[in-house]
Amino acid sequence: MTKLPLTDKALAAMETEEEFLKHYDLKKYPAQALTADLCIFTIIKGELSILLILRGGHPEKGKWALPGGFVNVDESVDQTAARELKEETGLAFEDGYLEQLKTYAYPGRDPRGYVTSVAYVTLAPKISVPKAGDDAAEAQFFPVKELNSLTLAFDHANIIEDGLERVRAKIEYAPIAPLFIPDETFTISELRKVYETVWGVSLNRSNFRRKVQAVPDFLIPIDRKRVSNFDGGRPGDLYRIGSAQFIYPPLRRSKEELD
Amino acid sequence: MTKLPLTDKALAAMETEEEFLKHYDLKKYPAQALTADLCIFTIIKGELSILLILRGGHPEKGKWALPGGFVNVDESVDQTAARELKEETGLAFEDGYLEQLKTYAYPGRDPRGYVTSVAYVTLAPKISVPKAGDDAAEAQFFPVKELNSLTLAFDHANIIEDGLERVRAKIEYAPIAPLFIPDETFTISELRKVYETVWGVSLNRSNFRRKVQAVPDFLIPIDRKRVSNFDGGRPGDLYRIGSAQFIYPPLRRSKEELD
DNA sequence: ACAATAGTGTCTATGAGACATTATTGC
DNA sequence: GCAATAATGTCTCATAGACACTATTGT
Repeated sequence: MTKLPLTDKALAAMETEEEFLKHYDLKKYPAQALTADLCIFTIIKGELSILLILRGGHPEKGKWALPGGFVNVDESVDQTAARELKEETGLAFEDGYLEQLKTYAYPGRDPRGYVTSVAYVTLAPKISVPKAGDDAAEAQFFPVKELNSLTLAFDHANIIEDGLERVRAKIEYAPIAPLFIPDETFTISELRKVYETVWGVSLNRSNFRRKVQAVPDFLIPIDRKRVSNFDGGRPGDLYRIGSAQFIYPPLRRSKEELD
Repeated sequence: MTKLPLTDKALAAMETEEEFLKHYDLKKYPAQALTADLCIFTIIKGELSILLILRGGHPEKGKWALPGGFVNVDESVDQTAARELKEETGLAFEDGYLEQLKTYAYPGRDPRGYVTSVAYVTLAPKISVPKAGDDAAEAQFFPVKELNSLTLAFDHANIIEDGLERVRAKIEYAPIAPLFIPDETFTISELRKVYETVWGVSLNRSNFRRKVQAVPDFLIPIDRKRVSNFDGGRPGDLYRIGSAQFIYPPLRRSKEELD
C-alpha cells in the first residue's frame, strides 16, 4: 500500500471514500500518543487518600505519579482506564464508578512528545493493597492533605486538584459515596463520615439522616444492626445501597465550601 | 538522530533523562491524531440551535458535522478549540464560555485511523453569520429539535447529546445564560426566556425574578428600561451581568427534567 | 451509673410554587 | 379604554439548620 504525497485538498476531493483512505496516512502528522491516568480515591483512617506510583523509569524518574498507561489502538480510552484500574488495584470495574474527568493536551507536558492524557476518577470500595506494576517501583495511598510535600510527575498535581473537586461535587447528587465504604452494608453514621471526610466539614447528624432517608431508593434498610461499636454506644441500623440514580434533592455543601 | 530498537524496559532504565529521550521515538506507536470539536449553541427565533458544517470532503462527505479540526503540535487543545471558534464564527473567545465537554476515543470512530476528539461547548453571544471554511462547503445553525432528521458525521450525534445536557445543567449554577443574549443589557424576562428555551419548559415569571435577584452580584440594575416592546406592554428594567461566579442557590430544573 | 453513639421529634428560618394585584407601555 | 407585558406582594408548602430528648450499647 503506497502512500502518495497528496495535499489535504486533493485528498478530500477524492471521489470515493475508499480511494481517499487508500492515499491517507495519519503518520504524516507529528507523532502523538494518548494515555489514560487515574485518580483512585479511597478513605484510609478517616483521611481522603489517592493512589500514587513512584516512577521507576524515565521520564520523571523518582517522582510520584498517577497510575495510568498508553491507550492501545484496539481499545477505547475508557477500556484503558478500566484495564489500568484492574492492573494497579486488582479491582474489577463492574458496577463501580469510573468517570472521565478531563483531558490534558498541550505542548511540553511530557518530554517524550505530544502526549495527551485523559484523566479518570474512581472510588476504591475496598482498601486494596496495591502491588507494584511493570514500570512502577512502588505504589502507595497518600492522604490528599499531604500531597504538597510530594514532588509529583508531569502536571499530575493539577489533575488531582480537578479530580478532588469532581468527587466533592459529584457526591452531592450521585449515590456514589457508599463506594468508599468497604462493606456491602453500612450505617447512616458511616455514610455521614464519608461526606465529612470528603468535604472536610462536620455535618449535623439528624439533619443528614433526615435528608438521605428522604431520597427514594437511595438507602435500603436491612433488618440488622452493626454488631458492635469499638467503644460503646448504640449500634446503628444497617442499610445497603438502593437503585436510585440521583440524590434529589442534592446534599449540598454550604455556600462557603464552593468558591 | 538515530533511533535504536530498544525495548521499553531498557529505555526506562536509562541513567539520565537526556539519554532516554535520545533513544525514544513516539512514532513506534500506532499513529494517532487529536482533534477539537465544538458544540456552538445559540438561540435563534426562540429555538436552541447548534452550528453544523456540511462536510465537503472525505471522510463522511455530505454529512453534517460539528466544526472542529486537528490540534497542531505547537498548541494546546484548548487553543485549537478557541482557534476553530474564531475561524468558524469570527467570534473571539475572550471573556466568553468555552468549556471542555468530554473526550471521545475508541477504535472505529473515524475511518482515517485512531482519531481522538476532544469536544467543547460554547455559547454564541451574537447570532453571527457563519462563513464557509476550508473544507466546509456550508455552515448553518440547526434547531436541536430538528437534528434527528439530519445525517450526522462520525459520532457527533452522541457528542451533541452530551453537550446539550452539559449546557442545561451548567446554567443552573453558572451565570452563563446571559451569553445567549446579543445585547450587553437585558431584562429579566429576556433572561427567563433563555432558561425556558434551553430547558424546554415554562417558568413562573415572578418566582424566577425573585430567585435571580436574590443572587448577589449576578444581575446589576441599569438605570434604563427597554425602549419598546414590539406590541405594547410595560418595558422591563434593564440589567447587565455582574461579577458573581456562581448562582447560589442554583436555579434548579424540577425533578422531572432530570431523568 | 456513665460515656458514647444512634434514633426521633420540634421549632424556626429560608426557599420555592402558585397566584393575585398594581404599574406602564402601544394601539 | 384595552391588550400586553412588567413589577410587586402574599399565602402556603417544602426543605434546611439548630438543638433537645430518648434509646441502646460497652465499660
